[in-house]
Amino acid sequence: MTSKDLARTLGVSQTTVSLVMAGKWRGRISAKMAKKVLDAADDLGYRLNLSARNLRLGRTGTVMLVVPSLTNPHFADVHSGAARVGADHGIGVIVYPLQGEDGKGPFPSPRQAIDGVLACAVSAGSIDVLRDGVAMIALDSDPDAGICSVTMDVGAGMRSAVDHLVRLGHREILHVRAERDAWTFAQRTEAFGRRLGAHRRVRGRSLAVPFDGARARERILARLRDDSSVTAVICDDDNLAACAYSAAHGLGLSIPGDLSVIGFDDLPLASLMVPALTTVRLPAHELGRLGMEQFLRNDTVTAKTVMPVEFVERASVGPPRR
Amino acid sequence: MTSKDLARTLGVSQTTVSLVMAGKWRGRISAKMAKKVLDAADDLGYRLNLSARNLRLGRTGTVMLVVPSLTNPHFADVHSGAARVGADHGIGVIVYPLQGEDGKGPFPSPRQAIDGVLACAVSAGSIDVLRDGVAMIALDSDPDAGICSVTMDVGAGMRSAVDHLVRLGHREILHVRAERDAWTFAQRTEAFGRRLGAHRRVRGRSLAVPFDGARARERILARLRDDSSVTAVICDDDNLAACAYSAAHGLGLSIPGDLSVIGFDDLPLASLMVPALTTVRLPAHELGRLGMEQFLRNDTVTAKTVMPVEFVERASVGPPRR
DNA sequence: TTGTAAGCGTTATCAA
DNA sequence: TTGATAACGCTTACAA
Repeated sequence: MTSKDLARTLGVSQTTVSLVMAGKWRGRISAKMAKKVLDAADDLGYRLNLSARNLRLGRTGTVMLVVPSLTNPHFADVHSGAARVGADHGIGVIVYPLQGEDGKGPFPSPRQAIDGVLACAVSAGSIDVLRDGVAMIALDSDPDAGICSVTMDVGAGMRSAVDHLVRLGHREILHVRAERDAWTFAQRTEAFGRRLGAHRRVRGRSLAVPFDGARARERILARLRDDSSVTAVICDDDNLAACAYSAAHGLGLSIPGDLSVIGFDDLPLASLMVPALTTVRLPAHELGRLGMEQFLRNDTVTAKTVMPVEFVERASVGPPRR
Repeated sequence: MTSKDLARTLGVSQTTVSLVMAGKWRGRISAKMAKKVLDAADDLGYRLNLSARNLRLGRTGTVMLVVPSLTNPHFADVHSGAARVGADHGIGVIVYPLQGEDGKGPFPSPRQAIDGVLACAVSAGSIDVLRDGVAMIALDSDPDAGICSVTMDVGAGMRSAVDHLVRLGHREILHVRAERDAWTFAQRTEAFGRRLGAHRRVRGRSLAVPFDGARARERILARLRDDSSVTAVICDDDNLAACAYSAAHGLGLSIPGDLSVIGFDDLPLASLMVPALTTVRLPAHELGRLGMEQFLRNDTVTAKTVMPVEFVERASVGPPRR
């Protein structure tokens, strides 16, 4: 059932149908006629063909939020922020995860007609792949990739975390870093190294772990067992912090008595953990919001926005015991 | 830059360009010509217009997975399963969350051209709204809505959980149920009530909580404090179980000594919790897989598939102490 | 207030 | 091996 069919059935023109269906008939079509069309459409189950409309209009009213995976509530917040703003401008946001739950590599890109891409926390390589043709905003990704970007000051977050631990007397700090090629994690690593260099008598070490709960826990456990001098860990995200909790428990270490733990993100999970997790809150919702606003602004200049992060103190950090 | 422009620039016909771009030139276009076209396309930054292609082809090669929210890793698995199968058939899967992180209600549906909808764990009302025109498969939703469905036997899962607790001697069991209008949760509630009726001298009670970590924790804590006879809780999902852990900790109750806890889903989180969570594993990946297969099968008959669930015993359940 | 007709960029049919 | 041409279903000047 097309608009042409509908028009013919009713004995009116396609224009009338189109105008009514698009809701712009006021002052152009009589109310009576409009109702007739609406009723008939409903009756006959007429559905607008979006491909046709999009082709005609030259836009789709949809942007795609590309995320590394769906497993992290962090991205739910980013979507929420972007969708909220988009909704006010008639733009829908769909989500496309670059890889599946099992990390088995990217699915092929959907044959999707979209107006733009918001790429969140993806690697530089992925940015290049995604960026052909459509407008693209990089979120929490390399701001030097030559495209418009919105980032969070994760480096500052890491510095806060390190300083906080050092202030409490920690001298042996482990950075549990995500084994994933993305700017946002590289930033944490770099900031960690740099900041430790600034503190005398503080030793930092680093452990790369996969984004897989069980395996991450295992690696952290092995490391903490082998290197018992560590008194604090900073994890690249709250999920990894949960793994650290589990590993500590497996070794009979109490938190924060034997081990202080700091995460990144401030997921809902963080305040539920026992003890509640000290973490670097990343403004995910705002990230999505600003990203969408940037897209709507349609800047040809490559604006770079950096958002502050917040160090949230809870109960998982204390002075070192040993 | 359209295919027409590209053709004119090269002095060839649109057909040639189209054939080459679609990769079906073998045996029809000379290799030399094909290369020329490919190079020029790359050079001039030619991009296929998907709206046009979709209009012409009458399909988009994309299905939309509708989920209640993005906050639950469970849905990541569903997507993963669907996308894996879709990929083998040239179908991409995009994700559309019905509501934002804050639960502030649905965003307007994206103006999206899609071939079908896989609706996961949505309410009956949403099914009706989504199901106009496009092919639709209901996942973990009411199988009696008159459309093709794939469900998991959550009722059996609930029965396993109840039986397990009763067998250990529990007589006062609390069902912490999700305050969300969805078939999957209604099933749990119904099975809980029915199964408790089958056991003599066992008392069940029910507590509805929102899908919001902090508020859920609060409500559970209040309930456990006011009703100290409860020795076990069954939570509608693992996240709620985490809330129960936190609430128990707040009251100084040990798990499983003072309180046994059972969840649903078997999220990665479950085995990381301390103690590791006993839970009803829902085969999310399989759900997505079967859903997509059902879509590809394009049955006009409304097939109904029910998948078994698995009760996973870990460390959060023990005999009641008091 | 309603109708006519052109055109969006692609693919498929058929002819050369 | 390549090219001309007709749809696909919709929106919107412009004409009536």
